[in-house]
Amino acid sequence: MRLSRYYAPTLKEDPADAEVVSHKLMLRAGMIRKLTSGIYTFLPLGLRSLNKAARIVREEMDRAGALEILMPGVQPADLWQETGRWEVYGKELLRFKDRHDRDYCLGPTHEEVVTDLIRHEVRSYRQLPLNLYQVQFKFRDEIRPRFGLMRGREFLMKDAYSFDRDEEGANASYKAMYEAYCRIFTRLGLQFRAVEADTGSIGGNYSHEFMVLADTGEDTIAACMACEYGANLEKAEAVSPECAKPAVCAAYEQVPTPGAHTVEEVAKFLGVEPSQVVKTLLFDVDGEPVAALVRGDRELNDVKLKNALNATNVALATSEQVQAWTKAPVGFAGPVGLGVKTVLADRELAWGTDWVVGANAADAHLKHVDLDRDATLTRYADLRSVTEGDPCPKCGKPLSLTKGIEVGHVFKLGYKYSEAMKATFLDEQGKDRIIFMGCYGIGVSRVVAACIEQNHDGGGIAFPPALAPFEAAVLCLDTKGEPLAKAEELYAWLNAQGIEAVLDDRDERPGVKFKDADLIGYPMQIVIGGKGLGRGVVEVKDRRTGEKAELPVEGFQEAFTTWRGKVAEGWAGR
RNA sequence: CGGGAUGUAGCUCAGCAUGGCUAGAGCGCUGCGUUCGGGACGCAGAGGCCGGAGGUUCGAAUCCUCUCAUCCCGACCA
Repeated sequence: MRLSRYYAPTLKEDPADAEVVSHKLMLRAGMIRKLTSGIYTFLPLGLRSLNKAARIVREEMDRAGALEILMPGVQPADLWQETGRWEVYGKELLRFKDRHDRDYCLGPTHEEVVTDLIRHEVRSYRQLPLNLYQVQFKFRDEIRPRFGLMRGREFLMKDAYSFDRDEEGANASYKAMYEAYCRIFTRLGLQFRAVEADTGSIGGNYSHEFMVLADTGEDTIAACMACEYGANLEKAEAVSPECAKPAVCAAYEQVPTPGAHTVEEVAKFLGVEPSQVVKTLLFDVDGEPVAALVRGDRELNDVKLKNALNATNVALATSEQVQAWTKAPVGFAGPVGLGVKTVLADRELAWGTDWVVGANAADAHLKHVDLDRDATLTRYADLRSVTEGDPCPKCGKPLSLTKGIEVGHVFKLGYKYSEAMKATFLDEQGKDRIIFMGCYGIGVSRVVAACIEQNHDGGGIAFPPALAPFEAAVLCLDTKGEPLAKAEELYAWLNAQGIEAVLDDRDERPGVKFKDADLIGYPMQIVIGGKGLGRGVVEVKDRRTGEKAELPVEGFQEAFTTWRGKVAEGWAGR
């Protein structure tokens, strides 16, 4: 591709409404343009990267035995009503009516559609297992789209769905996808980690997320430094060392704590450690009041609470609700004498006593509380988020917390959709059985953004060869005479080798070409100018390292091939 | 949905508290000339309903009200 005839509108300055690096750089490198909040147009360079990601995904999905299909973006409401998600999914589901006043939505995911397809098609166990996938734009009306492609409303996703006769078969399908994902993200040149995850609104009972490690990630993952254990913070099990509970605890007494609302204030006021205080958090869980207890220095994880109660909606109680339930202002809730039916306590609290808790009365707390003796607990459960250094649930060594970008998610769905939608088959005995499903997503457009988060420097993007819009750029510094002829020659040769390259033959000053090449991030730059040619050399630059080398004009092809191998090795060996 | 911020040239921004002649700069764009190995320089140009609507005023980019859009934080820690 000749840049003189290409459309790569680069920007010198950072766009005002971009915050994270990938967003800024994709805008600046002329890869994308915003249409409206969370919705972007892919320009030629951006599309090329996107397609490269999609191609690798397709290759590995095909290799794993999945079959590509393409489902509609618009979906009828009745399918969603069948599975109950029409009510459950909430505002993320963009709904609208057609001219006949029928309800539709823009597909945020395709479990319903694919299950509908399968229930009409699959009759016999002989047709299973089956794995269907598609690469398609999804629409989710995010509460707050942000960070460019990272959390857009419209985004390209690869979603696959497996259908098996039983859980054993599903396990094999799951494993095949898990392995395909590892290959995909490795080939994409991303540094990632597969972690155990919560299943969210997709449902199911077992899942892994594939996280690209990056500080700008929206998710926190807990990873063991010693073993393979890794989990999303929503899932990471908090292990409490089992120690003997101190037997003695004086009878509780109420003490005044005027104006002390927060744990810190209470602890300071009473002269105890925050870890000696019990936080009582009140929630509206599917319309019912629930109290959740964690140690004062801990973070309650609402996803864990939701899962512990097998609930759908968990919302922190409003201050009106708190006052109604505790008969006290906000800040003084406690488990003793609390008129709330469901009271869950974090497991850690079972191993301690002599707590400070809210008194359910204004400006007062209780000292010397033993939860088992003084409060009525529904049960203990794993409610708190793990913190840096907590013991790994697998091996007991310390966990470390890092940020990650979720780029892939594999779920073992089970019968959730197939049962609701009656997707069944006949087994060898002629018995009707429900199909066991799995689903597997990859955020293709997010992968591109995540890649940039991981691979950039002050000059711009440093694309790994697998995702770069072009692998090489021939920068022709002199657009006439011998340099141009040489540049044309090398460019033609690169193309003949199947190396995707651009020829910067624009009538621009050298500085502009250097800056643009760095910004767009072609892994290899080949610089051709009169000075080098005069000395019989062509300069090349490895974008990732910034290292330059001079290759002889005579024997360039061989020298280049060797150098290209080194560049590739550098990427692989990171 | 709550909080914060911002809407002025294609882009990045000044001007606005204290209303006043023809609304500015840099980059980009067009033309000419000089340059030509890390975002050149000079000269000459084009380009604005100051987000939109209403209001106050002799007069509004500037003040008031409403509205729309975009971005950021939050929407669990009592």
